[in-house]
Amino acid sequence: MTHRRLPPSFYKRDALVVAPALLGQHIVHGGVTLRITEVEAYRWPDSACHGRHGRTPRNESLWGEPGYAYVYVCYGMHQMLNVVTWRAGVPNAVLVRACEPVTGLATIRRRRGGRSGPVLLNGPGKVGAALKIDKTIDGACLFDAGGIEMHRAPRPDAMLVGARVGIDFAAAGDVAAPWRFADADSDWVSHRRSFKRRLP
DNA sequence: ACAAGGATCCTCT
DNA sequence: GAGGATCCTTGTT
Repeated sequence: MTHRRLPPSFYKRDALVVAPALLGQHIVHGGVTLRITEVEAYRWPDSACHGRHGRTPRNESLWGEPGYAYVYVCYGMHQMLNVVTWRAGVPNAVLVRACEPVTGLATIRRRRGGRSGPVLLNGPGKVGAALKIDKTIDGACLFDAGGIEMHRAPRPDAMLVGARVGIDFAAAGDVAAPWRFADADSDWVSHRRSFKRRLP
């Protein structure tokens, strides 16, 4: 069903446009399917973006073509999945922060220590663990069949908007930027009370 | 070689 | 809400 996958054109937009558009879409990988419930945009200029110090082997895929994965290992143990957007040469990406399970719940629970409920998937490291993401996925194509796939699904009716999490090192204006988006009607969201606005 | 710093998670109050 | 765990990447001797 090729029409179910998000096409390359979906990713060729600013991360601030792609981020809210990713809410509700499905990630298919590692024998499970997850519905995206929370994301953050990282773009340029942005003192919180991993591209802020330039191009390095670690963040190379962040500078590449849109529609590919950028996987970052955080605190040496958490595998964080990003979707590269906009265009090559500009560090633009969307971090997947939280999801709901769609299929493979037993597998997800096993990879997450047998836990239950939103704690399974309400954090970027948790999403990476549930999907069995690692650095071998870094640079993987998201719009071709056979690897990690992104499938089109209905968007949420309402959205929460707020500041991004865990970027205290960044400039004040970037720390406050409302570049975090979540499904307003999902319980599978992290740091829910720190959101500021609800749209529409 | 070595030191330092994380886009976090978990386990407590 | 706060603090420790934990280990890979990077930049510097």
